[in-house]
Amino acid sequence: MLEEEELYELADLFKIFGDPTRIKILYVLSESEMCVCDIARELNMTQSAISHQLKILKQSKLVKNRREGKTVFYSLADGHVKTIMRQGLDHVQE
Amino acid sequence: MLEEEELYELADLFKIFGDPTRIKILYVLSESEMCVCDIARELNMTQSAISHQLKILKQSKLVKNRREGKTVFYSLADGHVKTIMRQGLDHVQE
DNA sequence: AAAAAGCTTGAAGAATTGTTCATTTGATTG
DNA sequence: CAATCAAATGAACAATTCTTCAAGCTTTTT
Repeated sequence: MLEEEELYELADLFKIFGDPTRIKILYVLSESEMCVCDIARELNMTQSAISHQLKILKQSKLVKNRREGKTVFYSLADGHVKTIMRQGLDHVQE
Repeated sequence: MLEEEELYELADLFKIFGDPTRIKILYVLSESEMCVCDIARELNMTQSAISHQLKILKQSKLVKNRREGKTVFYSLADGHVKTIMRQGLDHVQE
């Protein structure tokens, strides 16, 4: 039996995946590590908008980052992220 | 390579899972078929609130229903729903 | 050390969302 | 056929959320 608190955490997790910008970010990061400005270019959005979303993704431990000089590179935090997306796609694509 | 449209659908799907009330509904339905008033009682919410959310869940094809006299019974639409929740829980619980 | 490049942050406004309340529909029962 | 029970619906309001804009950090370059 599941604790109610866990269901709240579960909803919070899915909420993160439930935004087009964030899903697109996670998708491009699933193909390769990228810096903020490249993600922004790829998604055709402002650096600021991307940065805001990356912050949310990082707080949720879905992405991690490393700094190299002026640029900051982001990548997926672990394999779970890809798995969750794949599972969702199975439902969408059928 | 993924189409952009699919990513929007994916975000839309996860958005449905990203609400506490809806996740709780899906969870109780994963244990057994239930009528609206029982779900409302179980979650301690109004029948109306539950009904609104059930409508959304049905539009997204995550639940299905059948009528029996005055009462309407809801259940999960297919196995995918459970699988997606399970996958999310794996990430939350670690 | 000033300028520039890459990124982050906070505030603000528009848009979306979830619940409540009141009403309505549908099905049964007296 | 009126009353009742279960559920669905619409409007309205509060709350949350996402993007933009402007300003602020860091690090590098000149």
